[in-house]
Amino acid sequence: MPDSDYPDIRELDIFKDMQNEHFQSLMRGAYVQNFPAQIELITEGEPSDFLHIVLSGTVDLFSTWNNRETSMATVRPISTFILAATIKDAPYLMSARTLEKSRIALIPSQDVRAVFDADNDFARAIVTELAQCYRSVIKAQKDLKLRSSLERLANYLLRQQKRSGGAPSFDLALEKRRLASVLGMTPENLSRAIKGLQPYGVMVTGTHVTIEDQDDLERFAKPNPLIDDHTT
Amino acid sequence: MPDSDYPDIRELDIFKDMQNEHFQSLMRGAYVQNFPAQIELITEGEPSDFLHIVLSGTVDLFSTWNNRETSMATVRPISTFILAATIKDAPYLMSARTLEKSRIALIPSQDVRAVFDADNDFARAIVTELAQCYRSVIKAQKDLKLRSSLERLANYLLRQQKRSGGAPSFDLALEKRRLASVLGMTPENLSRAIKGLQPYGVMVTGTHVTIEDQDDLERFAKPNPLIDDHTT
DNA sequence: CGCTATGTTGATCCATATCAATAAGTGTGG
DNA sequence: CCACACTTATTGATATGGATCAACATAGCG
Repeated sequence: MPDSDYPDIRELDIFKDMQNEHFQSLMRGAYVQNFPAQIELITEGEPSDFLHIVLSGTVDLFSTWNNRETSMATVRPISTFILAATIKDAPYLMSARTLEKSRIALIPSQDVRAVFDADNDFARAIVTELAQCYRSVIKAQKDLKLRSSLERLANYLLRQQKRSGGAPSFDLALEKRRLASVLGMTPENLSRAIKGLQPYGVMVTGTHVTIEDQDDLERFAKPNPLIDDHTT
Repeated sequence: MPDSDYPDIRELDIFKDMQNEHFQSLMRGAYVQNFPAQIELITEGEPSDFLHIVLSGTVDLFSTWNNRETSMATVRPISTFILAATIKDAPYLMSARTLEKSRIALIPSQDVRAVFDADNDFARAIVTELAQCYRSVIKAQKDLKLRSSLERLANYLLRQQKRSGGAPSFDLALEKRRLASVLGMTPENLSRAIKGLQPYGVMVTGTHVTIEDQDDLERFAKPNPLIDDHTT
């Protein structure tokens, strides 16, 4: 692995407090690879051989059943994915593909488990990380079960707005087709949902979004920290 | 806390490997309470003051938004709930209520966090537990996003059948009203879904279920370990 | 035994999916 | 740099799963 990748990885919450010796031993077995877009990195059901870290680019976590497919989450730099499978030494529950050219670090799962056994700070950091992941999924599930697709879109836009700095104008970080899948709807329905938010002052042209009346949209969306705040 | 509760709690995966001294210190601050049915034990949004353990009875974890409510999960003895909130010292994401007379142990969250910092085996056990919880929610989300309500019901019945021993006849562990909410549908729709499974040999009278043609139902339900196997 | 909550059934409505056609991007090679 | 091909996005028409509303039946429970 190129030295330039070390610092980025070292700064991740799950690595930053661990002993240097242990970090080095993880990095020795790790390697970094550049992938083009649309490459399937892992397939659900396979044994979890590597902990993955997105260094640049974007990765889509998705699942399939009975010829249907749905996007579960999008992973952006710098963060790990499929930590739970690695720790439990269990099969992946989701597949992963690159959405664009991406740089991915791969750490052998058995190394992660070995260091997990040896380094208490690392074990603790993983607890925090997993608790965070767990709570994120719970929030996503509340979003799905308690809201209509229009409400999910409205709240997604508000979250995205906040993530991108809070200005009235911002860009969608996802292809609409994939956003639809993340939100649990069809692309056609997303198109219509976008129109459905026009009365609340939402303007979308291509990938660009403008929220013309923040209050109006928020009155409709009713964002709630226990669903929409992805920092706690 | 009565001594008789100790062994049950001690045997839980997250407690069984920890140092006795630490376990004792958790138990010293803990107390056990008997609650009648339909008592709200915790409310989402509140700070997580206690780690809860169901010793007997049944607890429903549910969430609300905008005057809607949905059941997220059902907790049965002997297991803990809201572990993630306790560890992160973050507000509860779900509310909890007893569904029947229940016996609940309460361990102050700050004690759990203190012991978590002091006992490495405990910290490791919590990792495993959280990874398990995380994977369960991911499975639930796949179930929700990839399946119709009829398919969810069919697979739920197969899971419940397995959990209760695998015989063709078994009992629903939940009120239908609540089952409907867990499955993400209305009670009316559940009634009709049950009828919709009659062609596949499913007979339901009251709380009693008989699967007359296992293969036929499985052909329809297409159960999948990456969604329906809640042991890995 | 009657009250109240739960479950069922029917009628209807609505949200969302599906199917089909067109438009608009986007990338590629000449 | 443009033309072509291919994917993605939009729009319309229609179908359908599931929700809602209302009436009734049933089952627990005090």
